[in-house]
Amino acid sequence: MKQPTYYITTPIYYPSNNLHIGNAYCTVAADSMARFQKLTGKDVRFLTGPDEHGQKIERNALSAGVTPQAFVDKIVAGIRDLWKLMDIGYDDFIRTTEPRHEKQVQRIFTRLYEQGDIYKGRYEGWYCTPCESFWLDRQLVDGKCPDCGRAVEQASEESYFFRLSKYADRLIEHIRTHPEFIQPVSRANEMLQNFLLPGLEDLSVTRTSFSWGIPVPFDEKHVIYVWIDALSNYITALGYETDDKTLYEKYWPADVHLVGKEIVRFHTIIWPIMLMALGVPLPKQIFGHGWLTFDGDKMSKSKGNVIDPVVLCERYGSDSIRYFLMREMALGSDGNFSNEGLLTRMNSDLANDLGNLVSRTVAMIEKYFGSEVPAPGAYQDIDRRLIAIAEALPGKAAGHMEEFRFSVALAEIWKLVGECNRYIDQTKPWVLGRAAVGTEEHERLKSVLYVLAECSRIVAILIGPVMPRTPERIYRQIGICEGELTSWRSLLGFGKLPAGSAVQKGEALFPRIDIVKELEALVDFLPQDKATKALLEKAKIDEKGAAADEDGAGLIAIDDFHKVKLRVARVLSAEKVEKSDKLLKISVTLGDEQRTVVSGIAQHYRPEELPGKRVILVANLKPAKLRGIVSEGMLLAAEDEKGVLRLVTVDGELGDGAHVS
RNA sequence: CGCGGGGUAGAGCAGUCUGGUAGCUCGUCGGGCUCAUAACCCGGAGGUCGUGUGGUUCAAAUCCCACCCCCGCAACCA
Repeated sequence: MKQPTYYITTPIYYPSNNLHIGNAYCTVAADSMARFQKLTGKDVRFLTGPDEHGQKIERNALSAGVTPQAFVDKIVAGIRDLWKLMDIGYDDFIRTTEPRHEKQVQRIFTRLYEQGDIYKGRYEGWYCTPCESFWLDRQLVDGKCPDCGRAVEQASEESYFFRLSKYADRLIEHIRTHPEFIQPVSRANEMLQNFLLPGLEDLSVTRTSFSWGIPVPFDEKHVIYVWIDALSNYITALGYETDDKTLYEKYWPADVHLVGKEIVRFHTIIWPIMLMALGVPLPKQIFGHGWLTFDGDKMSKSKGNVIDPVVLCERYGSDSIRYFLMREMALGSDGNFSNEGLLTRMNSDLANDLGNLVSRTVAMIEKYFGSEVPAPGAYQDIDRRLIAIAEALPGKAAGHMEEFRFSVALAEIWKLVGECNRYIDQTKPWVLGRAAVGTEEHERLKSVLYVLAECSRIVAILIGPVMPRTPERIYRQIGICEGELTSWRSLLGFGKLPAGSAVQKGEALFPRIDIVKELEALVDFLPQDKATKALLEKAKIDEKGAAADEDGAGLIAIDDFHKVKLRVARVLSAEKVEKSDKLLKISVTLGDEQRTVVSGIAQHYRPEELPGKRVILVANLKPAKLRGIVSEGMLLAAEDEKGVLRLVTVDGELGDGAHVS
């Protein structure tokens, strides 16, 4: 019988910068799926790589003073290192600058042109001269260039267009008759509603405004734009239309293209239409995964909250990071990444639950049976209950894995871990261990410890796709080697672990982490990490708070006071805020900067008596809008029981902006 | 009325398609155990499921309607 194949791809990432945890997330998911399919017997091909052309890279290279090729070479080397660090076991790594890709893309382009699906036309739009970029009406920000904010002018450039509309009906039909084609299904609705049903415009597929790309073979002033270049990688990597079609014939159509939700559109509209035009079968599925947010915010370089996967993997090991990424959020929807969440999972799931289970199991086998896995006796109800769970687990977990529900699969596996820990409590092996050899208790102990060791083996095999390194460490502890005993088939039927295996207690699988200390250390690595900082502040305040409570309620620590930045401000001018009885709009100077403050003192001060006064400003108060005016701070004032209010001022002369402490 | 996603216990989420006692993890409080990585096990507290004393229904987190708030997308940021 022919071995079934499984072809899975990630997007090809854009190497204009180093990759971040979001790219890693997608790739880990693809790798976990590839490993799972291999484990269950498929002939798997897993493709990833970078998309190296385009204007942005051309520019970044220019400003770095190197050639585009040298620029991407460097970043791509970093990507390969990262995947190595994260145990990404891809079978092929395609670069769009490789001849095997460029040559085929040119052939694809020529063919589409020759059969009339690509035609030459003009691209109308707004042109930003400094940026050398075309923009469409809807892309402009306030009528200005979205990149640089400068004025744009109407212009047109020659371009080749791809007739998307010609195939739209066929694609709509395909999506409707293949509900599994776009996953999650909500994305299919989005594509239909948003783009397909309103009607597709023909797509501009070449550029003349930059040259870092694959030239149009019959018109060298044009380069092929991202669509045809990048998307083709999924087939050029298989040797599509080359002399050696072995891989293509074996693996195409792809089982799944795993992509981020923002590029679902290109993969479910442009790519299938390209394939239809080429007469190539469509991939079976496009799976659009969600995004990792940080502290609820989208990660982006401008926000400075990008998480570097290298730092995390080096510090905690890639298995922990991979586990967290796959366990914490559902792949289809957005998920929140937080250092606290990561460390909590590592401690509770990995160290406390799994690591400790293996540790206590192995320790007891060492102690009571001279490090040899005992042969079980007759099972009792409590054993059979646990065994039933363990036997049902592989099927359950596999069902979830197949559907990319990694987090559910892992939760399911951890249920068995939890049951094992409970089983230990219920069977009390340490009590059984006090009985003499040959007694009934001693025989029970054999069964209990055997069941636990066997469950450890089962768990180790099942976590392998997500955590490729940990199984081996567990095998060593329970005294087995990779091979038949660690295969998927060995999960059928409980009790494959041979009695007599020599257990060996190694170091802790996952050492416990001091979360507060660790978060503190992480701040050094990720200085922008606001959430962590906030958490630390909170932890510190809690500690201080506890101390303060002993001395008397309501006291604050000096640190709390230091959070309020007070500065001396000189009033420049003041005016009444329209339609307001109490508010004055006051301009103050801090020496190095001016601020506008809206203050509720109009019933106590006339505007003309304020200029020249030196008052105290809360300088780091979050700005707030009052009556439509942004107030950038707060002036300190005191009020007595009669309601008389006076501003706090400084005793004597002092420079503008002086700090109060 | 541009499109999509979201609003469920202190935090992070599942449940919504296929209406029927509101669930998981962490945290918190109390208890147990001592094999184990101060880990593990048991129990408790904590939610008017964004709002509308809206509609449908015997029954609504779930279906329908209106509104509010948050996030993202709007032709290459995964």
